[in-house]
Amino acid sequence: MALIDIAELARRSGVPASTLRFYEEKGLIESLGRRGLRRTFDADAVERLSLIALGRSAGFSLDEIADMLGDGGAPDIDRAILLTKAEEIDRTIHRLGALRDGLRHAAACPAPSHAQCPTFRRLMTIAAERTRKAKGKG
Amino acid sequence: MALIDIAELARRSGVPASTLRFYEEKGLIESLGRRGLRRTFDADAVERLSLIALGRSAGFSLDEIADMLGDGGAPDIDRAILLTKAEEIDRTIHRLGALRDGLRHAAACPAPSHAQCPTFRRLMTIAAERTRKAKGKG
DNA sequence: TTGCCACTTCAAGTCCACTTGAGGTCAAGA
DNA sequence: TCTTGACCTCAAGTGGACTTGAAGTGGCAA
Repeated sequence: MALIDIAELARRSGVPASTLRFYEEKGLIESLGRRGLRRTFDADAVERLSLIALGRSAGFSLDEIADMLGDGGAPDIDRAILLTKAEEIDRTIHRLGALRDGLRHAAACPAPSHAQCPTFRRLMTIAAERTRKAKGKG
Repeated sequence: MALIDIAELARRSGVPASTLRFYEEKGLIESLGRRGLRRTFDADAVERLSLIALGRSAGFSLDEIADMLGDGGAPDIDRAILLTKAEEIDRTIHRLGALRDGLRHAAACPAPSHAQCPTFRRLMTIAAERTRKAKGKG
């Protein structure tokens, strides 16, 4: 198990040290200890950070990502939560698919008004679906 | 050209009136006039709001969307940018698929450590594939 | 032993996208 | 005429995700 310090993790992951500290505070990543003052991390944290970035780019909040990834490496958390997240991701995938197709259509179609195009409108409607819009509590 | 007031637009679009005012201030939508105090909008504004939602879910900022949508109702976006964005979304979809499958696997697999599970590892590796992510300027 | 300096903590600041609150106004109905 | 109520303006507040700043600390080279 390779140990790396925060600077090295920042370098490898591209995530600023300040963000790594912030993520640790939020419980998204975990440092294994200190060497002097400095946090040390498992080199695998790089992978976890990629997952976090992925979740972010999919529109999940840090709290949601924390739920999905679980504490440490063992997701013994309620399997129902995992399945719920999987469902949400599935809907996101669907929405993103429509979005991607909509963008491609907009790029390809020379028509002055996409708003009139049934294909584009249908895709837009799917893409704009308000999936997990509830902010307060689910 | 059907005119509707802000309450009606809010109802049809699902976007709160406060947000509609905010969007108007930002130049994202335009009201055609007033009836008394009340803003009136073209009913087509609903479409435009869908486009705005579309852009938001694609990760564009409101300022970027304002630039893209211009004054008309149809997107006036650099096609190359659209295609690039579509590609990016496509990769995200691919990775999200792996993440979703990974979560489902984690929910189903009784193994004590998913980190050791080849299936899980393979999925997470796909999910964690990094996309070069520049922030700030596009 | 000293000095450097990247790290540390903690609080406050920033940016974005809204939302809320206070006080005001218009059109219509009692 | 007066009241009502949904809208109005403008300013300040909120929440998420970080970032920055000030002051402190420990390992390492000289």
